Amino acid sequence: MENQRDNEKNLTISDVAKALGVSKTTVSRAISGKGRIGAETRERVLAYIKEHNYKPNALAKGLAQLKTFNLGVVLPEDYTLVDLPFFQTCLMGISEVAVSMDYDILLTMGRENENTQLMRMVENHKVDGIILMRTFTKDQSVEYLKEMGTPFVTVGSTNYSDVIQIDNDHKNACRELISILLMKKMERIGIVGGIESHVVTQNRLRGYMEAYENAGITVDKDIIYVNADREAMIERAVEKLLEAEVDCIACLDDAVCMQVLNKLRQEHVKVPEQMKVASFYDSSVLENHIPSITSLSFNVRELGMTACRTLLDMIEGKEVEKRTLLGYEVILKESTK
Amino acid sequence: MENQRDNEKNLTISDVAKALGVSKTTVSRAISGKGRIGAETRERVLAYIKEHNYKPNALAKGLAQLKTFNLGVVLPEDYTLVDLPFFQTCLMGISEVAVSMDYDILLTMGRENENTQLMRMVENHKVDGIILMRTFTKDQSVEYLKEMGTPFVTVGSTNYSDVIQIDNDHKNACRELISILLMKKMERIGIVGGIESHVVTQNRLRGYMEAYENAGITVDKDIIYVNADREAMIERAVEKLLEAEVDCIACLDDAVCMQVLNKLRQEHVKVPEQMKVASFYDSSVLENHIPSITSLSFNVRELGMTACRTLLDMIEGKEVEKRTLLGYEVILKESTK
DNA sequence: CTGAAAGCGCTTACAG
DNA sequence: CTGAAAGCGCTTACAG
Repeated sequence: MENQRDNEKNLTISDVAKALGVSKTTVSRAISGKGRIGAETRERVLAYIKEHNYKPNALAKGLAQLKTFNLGVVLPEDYTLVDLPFFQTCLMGISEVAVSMDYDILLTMGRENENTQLMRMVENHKVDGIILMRTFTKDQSVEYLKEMGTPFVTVGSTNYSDVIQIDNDHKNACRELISILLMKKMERIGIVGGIESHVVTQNRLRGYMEAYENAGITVDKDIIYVNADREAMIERAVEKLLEAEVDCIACLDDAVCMQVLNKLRQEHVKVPEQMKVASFYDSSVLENHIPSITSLSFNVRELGMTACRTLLDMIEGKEVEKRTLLGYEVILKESTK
Repeated sequence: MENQRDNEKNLTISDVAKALGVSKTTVSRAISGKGRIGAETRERVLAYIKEHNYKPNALAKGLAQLKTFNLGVVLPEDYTLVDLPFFQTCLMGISEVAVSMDYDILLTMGRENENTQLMRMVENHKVDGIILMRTFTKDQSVEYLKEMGTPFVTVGSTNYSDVIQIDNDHKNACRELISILLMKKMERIGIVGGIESHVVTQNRLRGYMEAYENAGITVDKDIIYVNADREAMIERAVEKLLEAEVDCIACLDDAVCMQVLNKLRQEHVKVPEQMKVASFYDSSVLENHIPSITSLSFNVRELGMTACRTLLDMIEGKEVEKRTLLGYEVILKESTK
């Protein structure tokens, strides 16, 4: 036990150098692969460190290179249940790429207009770059990071200029979904949910508008209920939409969709016979719903991976795309039959 | 812009010392509060670093003290939707305490019998301690950390000796819930869900058994369906329980409970009129269910905070409790009326 | 109360 | 191809 500790925990590059009768420089080079070094010498070093399970101290390495090999991820701390799978899956994608490049994920929580944890992380020099998992129309975190010159990317779109962003193509996804519904003769498609200050909401609505425009149909703004995020507000919106005799209710996300479906059941309105329903986002919540719900599908893991890859490229000083849009699928199910 | 960078980003302790005409030692002492230093000198240093927004480099500080000021958190990467709020909330508790002590959270994913990310994190010296968010009866991560001598705590109980664990008191919570149901004349309480190899499942079942024992009623093992975690298995279990004419179905967790409720609805069995239902865990999923579901309630944020506080105490070499059990509440609702 | 110096464990010009 | 030395930005005995 003691023995093991001595062997495994306290081994430094100096120990290895001494044991092998070479310099620290040589050991360092053998490990990093940088700089000229004889093949035989390298083999000898690598064999030794493998046998004795030597692992470089990331802290010291970091200090010497003025890098931390940490990536900060800012997670919303006020997200709702149905958003969780998104963050979970995205985080897995991020983590996978990070680990493959020997980086780690430093996790931080943040709320709208509150970025003390982010500032702490940046100012303490604990990370080499940041992934913002959510952005707002006016976003303190984005402004702060721009001012500091810290490399960062956002998951999801933002209207700020010069911000590297990775997103699903929500606008076109919504446009395509709505276009299909319009083609199916649902001319009056009501909208419920979403928060107007979220850029994603704006993009979704833009897609909705474009679909109507392409179809040559005028949008009835009175059947759009954005900013309905509380249960009572959603119920009220559904009542109004029933009165307005819409053909279909499109929900901005699955949380809203669940509540819309509950309300419809309470009102004894049958889906899809008396009312069609669709969701602009697809999570496992609605996977097994009866009837199954028409929705959009995105590869969220890929989104996380791309975000992380892009950030790592930035950190290494490579040129990156200002905006990367990932694909989507429209999943037609029973709720719009 | 350039100016700002120079001022804010590259400022080191030497710069501060030079500007003030004192030694680095003095600056360091003023900041850390350790060692003797004149009140006036300290004020002068603090005023200067505040004005010029100097922030110590955590990497350098860490290297000098051989600490990282990072805590590793191992999150299951295969958790189901309903478990997510638990991890989210617990993580918030952990994060809150960590930040208050100037530590950060290094996030890592792990599966049963797979701890490569954990090993990487430990061997690269990236963390000062570890929080395991889930443990198994036979747990590679626990064994590895014990062998390495790395400070760690587990959220949730484990059967391993000498492991510091923080948990909700699932056994007594279940015992109390079942006892109440038994008192309400539900003598045949079926069980569905859970994975036998999870220690929490064992504790819950123990509570169930104790309640029966205390009531002087013999347990019918044929109405216990553990390891039913797939939908098909749960449905089958519910069918069997209906045949066995149980009074109540107790679900090991909310994921299972949702599916049990769905199945009962399909079978046109009314809750609570024809069948009572209870859940051994309480998440927001069932909060708005109709009828509302009797369940247990735990303070998960407090759980995370306690786990983190305990780990930090260990890192600082303080004595800690081997096992900390946090309270619970039994929430009686309509489903057992 | 204050400072010079050594040290934490790496990397990397520079010289040979 | 290899090594001595300086340096990354802190902390901390030790001496005064």
